[in-house]
Amino acid sequence: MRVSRIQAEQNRQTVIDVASRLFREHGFDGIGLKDLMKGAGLTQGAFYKQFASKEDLAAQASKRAMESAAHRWAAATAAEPNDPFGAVIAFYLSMDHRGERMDGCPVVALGSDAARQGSDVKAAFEAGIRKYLDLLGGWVGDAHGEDSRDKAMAVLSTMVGAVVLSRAVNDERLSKQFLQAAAESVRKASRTVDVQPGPHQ
Amino acid sequence: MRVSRIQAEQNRQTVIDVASRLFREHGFDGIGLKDLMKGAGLTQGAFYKQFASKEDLAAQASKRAMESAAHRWAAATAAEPNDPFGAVIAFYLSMDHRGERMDGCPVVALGSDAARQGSDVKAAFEAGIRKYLDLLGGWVGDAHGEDSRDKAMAVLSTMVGAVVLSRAVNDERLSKQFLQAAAESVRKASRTVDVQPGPHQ
DNA sequence: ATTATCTATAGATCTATAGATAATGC
DNA sequence: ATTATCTATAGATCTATAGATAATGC
Repeated sequence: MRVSRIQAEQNRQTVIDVASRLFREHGFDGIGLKDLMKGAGLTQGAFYKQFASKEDLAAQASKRAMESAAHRWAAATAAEPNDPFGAVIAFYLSMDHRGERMDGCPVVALGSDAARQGSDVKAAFEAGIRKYLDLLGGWVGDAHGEDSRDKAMAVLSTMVGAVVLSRAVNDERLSKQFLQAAAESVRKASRTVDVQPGPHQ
Repeated sequence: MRVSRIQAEQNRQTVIDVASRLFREHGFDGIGLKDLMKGAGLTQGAFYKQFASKEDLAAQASKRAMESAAHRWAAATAAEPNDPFGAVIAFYLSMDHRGERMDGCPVVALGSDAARQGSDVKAAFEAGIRKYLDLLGGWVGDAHGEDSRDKAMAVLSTMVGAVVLSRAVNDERLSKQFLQAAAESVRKASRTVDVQPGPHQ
């Protein structure tokens, strides 16, 4: 029954990978250790040799999920180096992304739940969110980049909110409108320098 | 043990009120029927005379939570009729709102979870979200109101996303920055008419 | 007579632990 | 000898149901 250290470490990695997806699909409280382990081809009894607790796995799975999301952003930009920002919002604010809850952005899938978790889970989210901001900051800044951080934060908020909202409603037309309106808005933000208040009436 | 019909109906309303808060605090899967009923001063056994299932209560509690949120928006605007939009974002994008998970916006507290629920829960969220959009549409539209719906959707996305993000991280400074950046961004959106692409370099 | 609520319980599931097993690693 | 995984289980909790109780409503 015992396996090699290498195999054991690989099993551990598989559990984290599987959990990063199943947590996104069902929520932290929506799936148990038995099913998480079964997803990795193991039984429940093996869990506590690998992880201190379910919350420990939640933290590591959150980290893995955010890393995987960053990797996806990188892949999108690599495919379209002339317009990295356009490439990211093209998939992030798409109906495809709305549909793939298991593989989509962890902030969208677990953001509401993360707020209730311990500081380890939040630290994983925070690190991933900072990575998002670093990337966005390089794309949406104006020439002298003064407020590019603020813009990046507003743009990320818009992106996350739009997909959350698009998943929370039944009407697919409304979902699509949220994604399109957000895409238009963040595209505008990315190329707009500060404007004076427009005519107010 | 039996109570009057009036009392029974009032008990039912209390359960829905309590559930609308406890679900927001713990998530749909994070609290059981026993504790939900206890919060209303009843025992678990009384539940199924009032509700068909836990999911039934989730749908009704979601509706109640969204109604309560709309009421809060109305209260904020009534207190400041000259700047209703400013009044709403002043509390929505505040650290206070970030902290009050039990009474805050249900889309923020349960948006990720709502995506996994049945269509009754989503219908409750959808109705509340449309109400949000109607209000915002009256505030952020440009003069002829052509794209005010799109703007309202982008603004709501930014608001929801910013509070989700502000709750998902440990660092309170980062939380505050998200809220401030979002506030600045939506204020700008509310008074900006469509601009030509600015000088891009 | 009806029924809202209670206590009690069924049956499933949850997290976590204990001890057995069989292969690894020294 | 060590240990990764297994089966089995403890103890708690979950949703849902059943039957008793006591007050309402006719």
